[in-house]
Amino acid sequence: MYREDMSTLTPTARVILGMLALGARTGYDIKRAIDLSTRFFWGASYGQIYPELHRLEERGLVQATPDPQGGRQRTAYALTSAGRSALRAWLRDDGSLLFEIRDEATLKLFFGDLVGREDVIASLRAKQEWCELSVGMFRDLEQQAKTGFFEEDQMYPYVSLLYGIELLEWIRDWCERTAAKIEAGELPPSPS
Amino acid sequence: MYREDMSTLTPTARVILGMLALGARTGYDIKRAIDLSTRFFWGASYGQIYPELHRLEERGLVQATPDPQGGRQRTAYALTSAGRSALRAWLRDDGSLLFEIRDEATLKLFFGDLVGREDVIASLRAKQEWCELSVGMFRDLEQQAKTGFFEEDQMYPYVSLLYGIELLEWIRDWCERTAAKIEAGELPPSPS
DNA sequence: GAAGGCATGTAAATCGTTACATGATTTA
DNA sequence: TAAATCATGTAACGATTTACATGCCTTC
Repeated sequence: MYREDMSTLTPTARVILGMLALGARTGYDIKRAIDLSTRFFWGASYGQIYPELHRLEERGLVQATPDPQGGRQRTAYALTSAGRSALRAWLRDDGSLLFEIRDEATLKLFFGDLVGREDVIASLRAKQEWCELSVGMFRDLEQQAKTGFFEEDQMYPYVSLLYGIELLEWIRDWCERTAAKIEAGELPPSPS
Repeated sequence: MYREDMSTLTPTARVILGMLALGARTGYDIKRAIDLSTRFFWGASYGQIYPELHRLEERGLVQATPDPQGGRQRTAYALTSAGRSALRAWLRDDGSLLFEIRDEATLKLFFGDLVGREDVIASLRAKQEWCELSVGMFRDLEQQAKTGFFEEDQMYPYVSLLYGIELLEWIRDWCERTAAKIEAGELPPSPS
């Protein structure tokens, strides 16, 4: 009693069709594009990409073409018109916008009363450093983007990259601020 | 070749043990506590909580006690000392901090070049409103927290609540800023 | 010729939600 | 007495990761 609606795209199908529309051709391409761009807010692994490509072909949303390179087998995929319209329908549908976070550091913060003050501070500092590292990686990507990684008519990947950078910087600063407050004994902020 | 390490806690086990430590007693309690607090960065459903409680009992990390209330069956759980130490070990372990986001709005933004400028703006406004609504819910929780929802020695749930509020406000403002920029034709920010 | 990247895939295990089912108690 | 809430659970499905397996091509 699911999947009766042929126009519904699974999570992985959404990013696959989008990447095909932006120029990716093979499953390998798609995986690489995801790892270089949407990974932090929409990931996918080979174990999902290849089976999903087959399912999308069965549904007529993509067309597979054998495209061997030398003796190395390869399959190229292209959006069909049905695929293109399913993609646009999803992009334009302002229905439910899935938003899920799994954030172990914040969970540990939540349970901070069960450990010592120093443990909480250590946890916050660890997350702060993690953000710092990630921001560095993003900034490298930004340089690549500036030097032509994306096509001229592809400005939004750059916009969402900036979003990721600024978001991580905000989180990093929050962790720093909060760790400093706890160290200074300024927390709790007297809720009552 | 998995789960050989008896001290490894599954994702749901982490929040279950923590909630038991903070005072929850039944599976129902745990679910309610999660929905009122960690839901946005660490959720769990009945379909995971009850089976996981059984597994934790088998592993000796919690102890189950039949605790009927009237003719209504109920099982109360308590941390064993092994459970308490597994929980503390996890809380203090500053190893890998899982951080995953599934953010459909940002994915749509990423593929913004495939649709019209107005569609992107609509998407950003939708997310902005969603943030606004969520902030409102969080603020209600904050009031409850101030009026004694959490115990005296439980200040960190309040701290992480403030984190959620401030984070959502930042995201909301970013969406607003960006939508305004696009509307004004100030994007792309000329990468070259 | 060894190492590493390209390319495709499967199997097993894990993780998670949703829908369903049951029945008691409390409250309006 | 009807509705809401308390309480526990299962089945089906869906989503996802990890580990494994294969083999070609390119580069050192």
